[in-house]
Amino acid sequence: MPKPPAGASLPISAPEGDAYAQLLHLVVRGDLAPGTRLTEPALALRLGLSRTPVREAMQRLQLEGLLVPAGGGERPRVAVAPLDIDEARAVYQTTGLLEGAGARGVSEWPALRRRTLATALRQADKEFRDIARAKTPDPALLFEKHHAFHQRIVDETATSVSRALLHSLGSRLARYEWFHGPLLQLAGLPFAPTYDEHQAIVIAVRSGSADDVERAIRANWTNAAERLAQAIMRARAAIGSY
Amino acid sequence: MPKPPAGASLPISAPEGDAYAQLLHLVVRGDLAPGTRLTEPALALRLGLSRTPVREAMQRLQLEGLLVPAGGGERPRVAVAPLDIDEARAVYQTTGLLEGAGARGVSEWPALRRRTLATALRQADKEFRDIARAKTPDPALLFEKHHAFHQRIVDETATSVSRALLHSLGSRLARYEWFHGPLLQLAGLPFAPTYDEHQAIVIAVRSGSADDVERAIRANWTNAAERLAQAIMRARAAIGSY
DNA sequence: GGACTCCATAATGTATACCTTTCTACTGCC
DNA sequence: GGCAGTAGAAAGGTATACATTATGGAGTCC
Repeated sequence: MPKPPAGASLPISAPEGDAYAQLLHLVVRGDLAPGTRLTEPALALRLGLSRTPVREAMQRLQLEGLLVPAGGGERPRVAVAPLDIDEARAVYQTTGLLEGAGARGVSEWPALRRRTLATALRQADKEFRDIARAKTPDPALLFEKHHAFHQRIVDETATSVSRALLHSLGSRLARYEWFHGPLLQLAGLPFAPTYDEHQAIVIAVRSGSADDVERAIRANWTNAAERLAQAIMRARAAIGSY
Repeated sequence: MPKPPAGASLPISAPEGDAYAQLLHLVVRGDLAPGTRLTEPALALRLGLSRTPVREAMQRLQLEGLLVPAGGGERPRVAVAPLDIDEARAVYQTTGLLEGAGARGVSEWPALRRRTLATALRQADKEFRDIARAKTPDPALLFEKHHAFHQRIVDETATSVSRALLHSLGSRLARYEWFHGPLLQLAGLPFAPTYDEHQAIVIAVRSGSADDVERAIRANWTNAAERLAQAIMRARAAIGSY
């Protein structure tokens, strides 16, 4: 029984009038730099809304960790959360933990259904590769196609409980993922390891071994975190500061 | 480096004027029955606040899964989420997953620090037993002491990322945990297995084996879910309906 | 008798007004 | 010239007013 697609709602688009989506978009894409102080009136003005919906969006993003309390005051002033390699590792690791644990469930599926999912994942990965192969891949498309691959797994295997957690984590994840592809390119690092790991996931899903599926997914996310960390280091060295 | 205690903030108390805490309290303790339709004006009246803070609390509790959209309409009406054994299993399972994964970190601690945590946990468990041993344990105290045991683990071992997720999950968990002790009593089931599993956790922490610690914690939560499910079944049979 | 439609009611989403608190900047004093 | 105290500005928390939309019921038509 495939769960409903659940409408990705990731910051590909930012519908005007949806304060949360717009603000998420601004933070994920870096239009609001880490450390930037945000005030409700200023943001309301910028988004063309009143304080009420903007305030709600800010509170939600604070729960999701994209905004953090700033300044020593009692009343919380808020700022865009800093980017932090250790936090990125924790986010990737935890994503792998949740996604992997849910995906163990494929071992109880009939082989046909596993085959169908494996095929869909292979197709999703192909679309990802097609974008990544380009000389200068469109960051938004790259992000979207990679996200689609994993989202497919989540949609089909996660419980509503872990899906909710993954969605919440997804905001932070998206923030790091947004820079992931471009940083790899900048650092001259290849996409090939990702292809291989995605293929391992596909094969494991088809085989139906719970341990293999979980291992493959967790490895993918753990390694992705290390690749990102490495890319950041190299880019730092190449550019000078970060 | 022990993380800051982070102030439990669980529904032991419900400070007047804090809409979120009050509403959480009402839902967790069952003062608002599952399925109850909630409207902002009515709740605002009941809590003695205006719609604004009440609305924010409702939105947060909806993200945490304690309130759910109700009615087919476009504009979401909201109701208290139903209690569901399968959801409970998922909540307990996921809690064990996150808490267990974080606690693996004790394997890299110096032995002294592990000893200190083990001692603190043993003490926390003792306080829990002291309450549970009573003829008719105070549900609030029972809840609080059990929560304190696990919270100690989380505070000392979880990353900020998983801590945030556990906190969000904690609302749903608290809702089932609130009935857990009383239901065991009602069903005539013993607390002894919990004592044993807590002791296993303490021993594993002291020993410092990452696998043992994770296994012990996950087993505790998985078994707790089964005990709760069993207690519900028996109570159903005893009382007639649920 | 049942189903459909229309209207009144009430709830949500948004905007704005008010109050309290905090930060800042200016001024005066040491 | 520097520091401290104070006054003004501005931001967050709350309350309320306004606009829009769904809901539920009553009445009518088939």
